[in-house]
Amino acid sequence: MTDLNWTSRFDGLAKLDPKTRDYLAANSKVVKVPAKTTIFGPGKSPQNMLFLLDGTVRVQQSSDSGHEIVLYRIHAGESCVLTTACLLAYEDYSAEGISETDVSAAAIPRKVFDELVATSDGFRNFVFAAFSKRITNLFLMIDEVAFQRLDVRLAHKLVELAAGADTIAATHQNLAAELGTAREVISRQLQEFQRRGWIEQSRGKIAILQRKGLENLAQRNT
Amino acid sequence: MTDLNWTSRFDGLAKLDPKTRDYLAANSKVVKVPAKTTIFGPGKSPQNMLFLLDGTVRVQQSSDSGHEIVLYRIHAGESCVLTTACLLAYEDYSAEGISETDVSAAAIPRKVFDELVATSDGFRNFVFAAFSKRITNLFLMIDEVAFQRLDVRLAHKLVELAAGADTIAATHQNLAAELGTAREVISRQLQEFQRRGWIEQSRGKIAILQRKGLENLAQRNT
DNA sequence: AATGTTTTAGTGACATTGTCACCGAAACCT
DNA sequence: AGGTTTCGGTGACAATGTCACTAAAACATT
Repeated sequence: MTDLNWTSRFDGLAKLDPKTRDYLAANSKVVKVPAKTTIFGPGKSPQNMLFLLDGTVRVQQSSDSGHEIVLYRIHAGESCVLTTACLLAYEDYSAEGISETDVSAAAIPRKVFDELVATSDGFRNFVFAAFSKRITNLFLMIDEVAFQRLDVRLAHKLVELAAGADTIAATHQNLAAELGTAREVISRQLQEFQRRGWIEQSRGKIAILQRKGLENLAQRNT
Repeated sequence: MTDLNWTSRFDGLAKLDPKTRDYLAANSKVVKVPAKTTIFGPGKSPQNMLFLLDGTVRVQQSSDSGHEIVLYRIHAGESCVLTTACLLAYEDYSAEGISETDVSAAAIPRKVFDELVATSDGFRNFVFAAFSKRITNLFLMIDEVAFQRLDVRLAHKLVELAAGADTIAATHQNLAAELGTAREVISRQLQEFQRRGWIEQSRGKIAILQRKGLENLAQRNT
């Protein structure tokens, strides 16, 4: 059965010895969450560590002043370090996690998590690697927010959100929250991109006409 | 001997059972590093996990474009999650750690670290709490960089750097790197602070005349 | 279909912050 | 004393953020 349990979908877990994987599968529960649900957030800490099987979760921060910024996304095949951190927990987070699509995830109770970290080298490495990766990522994000030009960041984000498709469903306000800026700024930049023939806008939707144009701009780091 | 070994200086470690603490003390080595040494950085990963006994370490990021920003500081009594992460390691970091003062630290080899994480609940909690705290902190920093006004951030930083004293030894360039902005911007803000009678400037040094003024500004978050 | 409401986007004026190209003063070094 | 480096000041301008307001599109209701 080992090859069929959910652990096979995680790069870092598939390498574990079969006994550990079976234990993990036996002591976890697959939960399903509809889209647009707040999975964790200020005052709502999760009771389990989550491994995402399907869908994506957006982790964002909303400050008191009404400003929003998307910190990162968790995709299928990744674990949520923040739920881990909450479990073990230092303090409340200002960030919240929201399902962007219908989501299914394997939930591991704290006790099982503790046991595995203690007994399985592979599992421990998986957990630390996830933390490590997240921190690296946040470092890069700080650099980007502090130093990258907005047109470059927006071009990058458009290519990323498109994910190969040729249209993006997002309002200017949505994009502003992705980058931590103001709607007006996004509107102006998108107009410029449109003027250059890279995109075409319609309400709540952006069509990509020349991906190359966006990609070239996104690759700049001056 | 337990009460005299270095673990007593760490809140999270002092609670461990004596056996674990003795083991930790017996299998670690106290290292000393002079000020202004790069402890870790791109291409220089540490071989041990570090617990800081004395001094402070500044962790900063230098992008290719010549921009710098200070991410955080590690003080005596704290562990360095980044060395931990390097050990267990996901990838190379773009950040570097530099001793600001002469530093002494307890170095724990990877093998001992692994053993303790596996066998000691308390040690494991300590490690995860450190990761967790760091991530929370980075979230706040992203929010600050993205949304806080620069005068507020600078006032806050001045109060922080003063640490109760009435003068700060720092060039405008240093302060710019703290906040991830440009020297000219700092110069202008400091002039404004001086005009208001809050500080007095001299080359490489800032005297705080009215801490209250700075504190009031720093507490704003609109 | 006509009407009112909400959401989304566009606009101009202005404030703040970042960038560039300079300059001059202070500290440092023989 | 003279040369060099570091530090800080300045003005012009560009990029981004904020505010107040408008208009169009989508939606809901009758």
